[in-house]
Amino acid sequence: MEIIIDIEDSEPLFAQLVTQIKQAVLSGKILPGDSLPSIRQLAGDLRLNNKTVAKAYRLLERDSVIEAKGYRGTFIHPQAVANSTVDINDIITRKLGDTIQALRTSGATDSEIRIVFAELMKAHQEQGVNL
Amino acid sequence: MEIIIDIEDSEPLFAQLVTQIKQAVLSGKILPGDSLPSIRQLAGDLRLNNKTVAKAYRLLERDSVIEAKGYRGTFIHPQAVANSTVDINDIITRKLGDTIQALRTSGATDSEIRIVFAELMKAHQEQGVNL
DNA sequence: ATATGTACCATTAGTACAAATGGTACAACT
DNA sequence: AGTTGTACCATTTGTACTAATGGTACATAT
Repeated sequence: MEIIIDIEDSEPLFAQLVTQIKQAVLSGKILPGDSLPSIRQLAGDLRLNNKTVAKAYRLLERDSVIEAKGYRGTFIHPQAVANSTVDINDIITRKLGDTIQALRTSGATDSEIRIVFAELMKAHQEQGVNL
Repeated sequence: MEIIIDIEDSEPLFAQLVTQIKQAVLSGKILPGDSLPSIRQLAGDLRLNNKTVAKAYRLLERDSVIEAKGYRGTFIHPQAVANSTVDINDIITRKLGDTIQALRTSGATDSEIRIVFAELMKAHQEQGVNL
């Protein structure tokens, strides 16, 4: 498995990692059950900070593409292939886009939408929910 | 009609104007058909910039609380009373809140939602839609 | 001439967030 | 002792937005 990180790319480093690992799963270069390098090792190989790799792993586990098993290491999830095709960003773009379009049609300005959005996100965060 | 602007208030100046004019309509202090001071005059009286008052008038006209008739001046809209109770922010909060809640339930992180939201708003703006 | 709403040009200050970095520490296990 | 994922403490850089300000200009009317 070969991962190439381009620090000049506008795509964030952690996102490049996520994309390439999903691609490797879809193309069969890595199979369900295979083990992945540890966060620290991969960060060292790619010359990235541990936190950057940890963030990518965290998102991949949220999508059930990988499984973190603590001290035993991290492995490709049994349903990784199917889950690699599901892009949460597509879902967000579709649902959120529909809602925004409806609000604009109702006469709401972009500025008003932005302000309410910020309030909604802030209110949630103050109740102790974070990533 | 008496308008008091508090520059120490955290509520934006243009929003204070909008709120107070709607309140005056609801309480019957100003009636449909009444004329409003011109943008320049009101800005002078309240010691605000013309643009700030113009912004408030623009939003009030969007909500059909007032009617701008060009060189003839600005007047209270015939349906102003009913339209003063409709708060576009409530509509936005409800619809947008529902969508965000659904996305969070789907596993989306707040950060991901924020990024997609910014992209959607930016894409729209680049097509020449502004307020 | 004067007044109206409106539409551009622009700047300033403040706020908020993403992304990435660095360091320290923990429990659980070999 | 050493490794695993994870969870905190923190900072820096860049971006992007709001709100408000100032000035200029326009067509349309009295």
